[in-house]
Amino acid sequence: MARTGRPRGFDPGEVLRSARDVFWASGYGGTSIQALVDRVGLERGSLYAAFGDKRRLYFEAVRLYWAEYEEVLRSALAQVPLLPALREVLVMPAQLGAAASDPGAPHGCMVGNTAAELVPHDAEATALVADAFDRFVGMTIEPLRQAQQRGEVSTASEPEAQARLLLVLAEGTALLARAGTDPAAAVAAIDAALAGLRADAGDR
Amino acid sequence: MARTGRPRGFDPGEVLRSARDVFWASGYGGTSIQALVDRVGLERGSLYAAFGDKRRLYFEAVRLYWAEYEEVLRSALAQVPLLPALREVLVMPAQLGAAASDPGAPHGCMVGNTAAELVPHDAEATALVADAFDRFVGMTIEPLRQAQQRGEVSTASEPEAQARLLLVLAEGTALLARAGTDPAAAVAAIDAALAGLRADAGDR
DNA sequence: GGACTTATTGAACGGGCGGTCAACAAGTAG
DNA sequence: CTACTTGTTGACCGCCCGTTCAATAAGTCC
Repeated sequence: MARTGRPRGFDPGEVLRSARDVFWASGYGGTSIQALVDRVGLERGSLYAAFGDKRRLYFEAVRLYWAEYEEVLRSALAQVPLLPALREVLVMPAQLGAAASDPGAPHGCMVGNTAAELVPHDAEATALVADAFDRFVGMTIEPLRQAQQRGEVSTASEPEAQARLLLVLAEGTALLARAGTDPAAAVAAIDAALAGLRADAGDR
Repeated sequence: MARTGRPRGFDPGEVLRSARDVFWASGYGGTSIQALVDRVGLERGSLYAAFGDKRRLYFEAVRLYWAEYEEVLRSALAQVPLLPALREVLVMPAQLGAAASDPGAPHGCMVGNTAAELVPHDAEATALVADAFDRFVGMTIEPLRQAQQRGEVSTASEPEAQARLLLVLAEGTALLARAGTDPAAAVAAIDAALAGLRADAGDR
């Protein structure tokens, strides 16, 4: 049975994606409700009716961001060889910043930005960030172990340490991309890191 | 000749350090003037008379932060062997977060936090961050080159790429420390990265 | 001492912020 | 049609923010 009442005049998913882009570019504190209203196509009242207050909308936007990021990461982790696929994922934020030349373009990793801006004084943000980072590491350990076994990745370190290293690289690269680092330089840094992860004659 | 007029009742350097700590813990947007007044020991008027407005005080605080960080980095870069000294620098933010258990404790790298919060929509912040990061890389290249020549560091990558990698590691680790990552896990990730930088039999 | 200069104080201000709500619109139910 | 439910609108509200300033304090200069 169809719901009674006046139907929605907008697609909530589309609005959430727009809100994510605004928050992504300007952060939580740097984004006013008015800025959201201007870019999202909804009046304030509708925004509040549909998504609750600013905090809830922000966290929802971050969750959407991270869900999409996990999707990209997951498909990379399924590939063989592993390191070239991971290279693509790590390099992504640098290229994203270069491609979008307008000043309001999204930059960096929303979860990392949230950590810098809202952690530790916001408990909900802290939990969200910790959960996201834990999931990154959890997803990455097993593929790394398998890559070690097949001789692609160095066995000089434990897979878990290497997984955490990949997270450090991902967040560090994203932050530098937001800061405007030259994409080519970022790629060179990533390649230097991956060269260190590769298995070679000195390994065993 | 001594200056005329009523003398200052406080030490500007000490006040600036206090302000840096507050901003470091809570960020720019998360810190209100009232919070500064409460923690710094100056009334609003004096704060404004001595340091200008909030933005100026913030940037001054970040510059102080970075100057001290550069000092630590510089002394590490002068040591032989290089990698153990760099390990100390990279690991520092993780231990800093663990040592200070109170919720208002400073976490992460102030420059990185500034990048996440104020870049790209604040031009002055953008310039400050870019300059700091460039200085990091500039300082680090030459010591890395020498460490390559003496056989300590792998020659698989250019010193500049390795320098940028170190910056990525420093900023990534600092961000994860702010997010509450277990210090031991952070250290393990750093060690995995440094293992990849070390020169070994497979190198030549 | 009086004139002058600089520092300190905290009340006051204007503005922009996040959030609300009463009136109205657009559907369904019977 | 009338009754009901849900969505939309934008004016409006109160608060807290960063900032200012007139009054006062505490020194130096001559």
